[in-house]
Amino acid sequence: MNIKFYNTLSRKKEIFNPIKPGEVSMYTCGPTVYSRSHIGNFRTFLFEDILKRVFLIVGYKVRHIMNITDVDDKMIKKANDENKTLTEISLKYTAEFIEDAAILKILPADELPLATDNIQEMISMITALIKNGNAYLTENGSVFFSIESYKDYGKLAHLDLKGLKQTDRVAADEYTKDHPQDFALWKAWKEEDGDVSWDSPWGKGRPGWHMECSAMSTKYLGNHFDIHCGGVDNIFPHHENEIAQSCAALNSEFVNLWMHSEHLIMADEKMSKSLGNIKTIPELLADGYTAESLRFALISSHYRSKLAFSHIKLEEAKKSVHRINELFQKLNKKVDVGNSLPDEYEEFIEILCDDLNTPKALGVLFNYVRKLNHKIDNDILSKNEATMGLSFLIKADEILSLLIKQTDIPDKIAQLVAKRESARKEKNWKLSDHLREEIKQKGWKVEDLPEGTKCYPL
RNA sequence: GGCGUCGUACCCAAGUGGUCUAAGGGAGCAGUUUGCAAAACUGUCAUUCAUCGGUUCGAAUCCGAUCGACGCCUCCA
Repeated sequence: MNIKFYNTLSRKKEIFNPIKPGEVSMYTCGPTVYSRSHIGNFRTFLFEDILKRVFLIVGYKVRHIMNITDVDDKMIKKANDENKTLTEISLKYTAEFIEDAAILKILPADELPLATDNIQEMISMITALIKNGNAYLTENGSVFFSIESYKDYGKLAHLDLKGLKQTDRVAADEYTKDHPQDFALWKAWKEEDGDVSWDSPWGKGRPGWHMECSAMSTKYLGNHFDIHCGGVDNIFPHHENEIAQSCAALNSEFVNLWMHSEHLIMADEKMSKSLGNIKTIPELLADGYTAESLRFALISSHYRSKLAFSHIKLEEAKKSVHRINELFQKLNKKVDVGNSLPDEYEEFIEILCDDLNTPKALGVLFNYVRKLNHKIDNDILSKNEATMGLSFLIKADEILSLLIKQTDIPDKIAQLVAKRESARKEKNWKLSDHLREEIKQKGWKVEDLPEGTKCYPL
């Protein structure tokens, strides 16, 4: 089966051809650990998770590296503001990131290298760039990349140097550079950097932002690897600069496939009332949404489209997730998992292999859900069909991860449910309704189904 | 100024030349079921794809114009 992805480099869908047959090397831009990652950051991380899971399910071996940016302007500012060390800030938010990613059932990367553990690698690369004539040292001890020395500069972002507008931000840059768009490889130490500095051939300082990804991606994956992902905002300048640096320093091909996910935007006023429009995973869990609902909401639109995030969207996601889980439980009671899968499974995978079309794949899944529900209700579902259905849901879940583990019902609740059952047998509706209300107060919901009473968390 | 994206039902969202009188989800409505509720199931819900032209035997899909929303052009996933 052909796997196709949209490549930012060519602005086209391309058939994926791994450098090494059967293996995928992917590097995904990780968080800058100066604050808790928000749901928008996680849209990108989840897109990457789905991508990785698709590779795994079709049989590729995946080597996945995600960096942790633990030194940059924002990190230093945060440390200064809170009167803490860079390491303290970094440890706290890295731990939170790992925790939140685990809640969202995002598969961990094989390595999570820290920028500050790879300073030497970055210095070597900068040295090579100076030697190759692609970088220059300024009087204050900073090193810049000369974009005029690299003819392909702008090929990812499709920027033409002649058409560039000198924005205020560029104009306001305090460094002295040959060309306004030249970017920092090494930043000379400044007073506000405090004790954040490393020794280098050019004196005390710290690496420019883009260096870490060039150094770490090639360190772990080799000079030439398959995929590099991130949010669209990384296309320029971050990834553009990475290409220039890496190709010029290593004199090698760099990345074959660049994939970028669009932004999530906050669509709902109520949601944006707090701190500058952001929501973190713990905040959303506190609002009563499950990891599965969050996953669903984030994959219910295509990764290259903007996603308007709102409470309505989450409520819809919650119901959709419930629908899938309903069928899963019904089938789970009837049969065990088998080896054969329905035709819909093939279709489901093919759609995902066409540039990760998660919304369309969910459509296939729901059509199948309706089909089986119909058969169940009319009592015409064969055992074989039930087995295949269960297998499909479980297999699809290796990518989607929307199935919810059955939670154990606490004894107290179970007692109330049993009490209500006996009341119902005696047709004591008043008591039974009262007990249902009491159970609801405790956060559980009871439903009287034809096959018996069911109880689950609200 | 340059580069680029998008506009599909009440909401979300696939589809990018014929299988589209447009998938799927949510909401609504009607029904089956039910002590009630809930859940589940069934039916219904865009002859139309921002607007106007053009190309074509054929367009939501290609081209042009217009209107509207938006992104990037140095540190933001």
